[in-house]
Amino acid sequence: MSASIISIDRDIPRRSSDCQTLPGARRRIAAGKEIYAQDDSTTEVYQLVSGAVRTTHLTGDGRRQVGAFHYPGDIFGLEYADARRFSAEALTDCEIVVAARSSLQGLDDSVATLNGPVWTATLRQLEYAQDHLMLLGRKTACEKVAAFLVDLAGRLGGETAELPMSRQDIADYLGLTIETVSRMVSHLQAKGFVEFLGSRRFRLRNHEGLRRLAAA
Amino acid sequence: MSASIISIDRDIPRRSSDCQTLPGARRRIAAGKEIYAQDDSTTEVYQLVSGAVRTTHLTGDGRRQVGAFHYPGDIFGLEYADARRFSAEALTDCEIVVAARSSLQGLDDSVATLNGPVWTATLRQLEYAQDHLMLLGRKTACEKVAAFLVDLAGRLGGETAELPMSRQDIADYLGLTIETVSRMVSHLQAKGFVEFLGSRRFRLRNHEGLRRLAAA
DNA sequence: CGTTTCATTGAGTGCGATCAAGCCGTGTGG
DNA sequence: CCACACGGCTTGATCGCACTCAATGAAACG
Repeated sequence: MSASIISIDRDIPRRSSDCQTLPGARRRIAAGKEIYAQDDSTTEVYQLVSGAVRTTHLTGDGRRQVGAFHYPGDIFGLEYADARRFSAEALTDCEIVVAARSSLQGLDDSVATLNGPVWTATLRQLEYAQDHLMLLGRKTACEKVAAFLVDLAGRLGGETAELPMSRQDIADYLGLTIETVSRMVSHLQAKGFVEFLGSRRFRLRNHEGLRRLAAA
Repeated sequence: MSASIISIDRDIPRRSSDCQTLPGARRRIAAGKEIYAQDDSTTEVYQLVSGAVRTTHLTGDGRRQVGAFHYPGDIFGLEYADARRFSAEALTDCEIVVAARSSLQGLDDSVATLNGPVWTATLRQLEYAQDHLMLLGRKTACEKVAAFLVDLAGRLGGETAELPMSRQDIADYLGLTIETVSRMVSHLQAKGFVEFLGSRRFRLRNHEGLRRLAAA
């Protein structure tokens, strides 16, 4: 019992929901059945009542990344974009509650103008983190660096951009070492995909080719 | 110009904010300065006006994972827990807006009881995804499997739990192959950390040791 | 011009992937 | 009841990508 004197955050199951169940229709799903598919519209949000659910993202070349496992109480299917980036499948026989996203979003926007952008920002960051899971889990070093450069160029201007961060920052973002980042940058430059002017400024030379590399 | 006939989602910079700026005090941060530290309280939320920001998580043994880079318009510092899991540093001289989280949370709870649990769920999933970034980017195969088992055991009961998913699912969740997952499970069992009864049911034998392995 | 810090490049190693058998629980038909 | 097949899991042997260690190069700064 002496160990329980120190209460440790992680020992508390963080996802068993302490909030009420969502209002909506109940539905039963058989084990192995799909709840929603990749590219489906994001008009519905779900809460798991019983069973277990897996969300997965499948790439064109067959690589798979499981986004999360969900257990009773979890709300899932929340996405910022209109199209689903992950599909959801029942691992066991499940009971779920289905709620229209519009019932949440509408209420959100109409009542609290302040809250709208905050929830939106949260959803975006979630989406961003989930994309990053795919990158960290299933992409090669070369693809990671390519994806990073494409993303950055897309944010900071069209064709030429300045890196505000060090190689160490990039490495720690992509789950690599600075040496590997440096090698991949050199490689991409040798292949004519990008052109670096100094170590912090670059220009995309083959945008489409890079995007294909990064896509995965 | 023919390439632009097909509009591709990724070409739209998804994070340059299309929403108004948050109400709050402006603050200037010099390049390299910390905006908030790991374990700080999550009482404030920020929006970046100009410059670039990096959020990082540092583990006890010095491993570092960059959670995200933020650019003008981005809202950051949103967290579910009371203590920050990531710190935020200015990469360049920055201008930020600081808003009290209570002003958002309070408004959220009082006006829309329905919206409260949904936003909370979104924040939790974000937190969960960010934890997973750390796992995918900076943990060894052994640590990944240990973390997975500890997490699952924490959710599905105290000492014994049933895995609802296959080895392939686990592998795709942890960014490994089924062979490596299997090897690590065997390894952890040989070392006396867990005991498997069949391939789907297990029991933690050294909870604290496993947690130390998984912690990173 | 020297010093410091950050980035690149090279050589060798090791962790996890790949390829390839076996193993085991389950279901099916003789 | 046993023979067989099938899918999921485990174990072994080998390979290769990214890491480590080490040296060099290139900016930034005093």
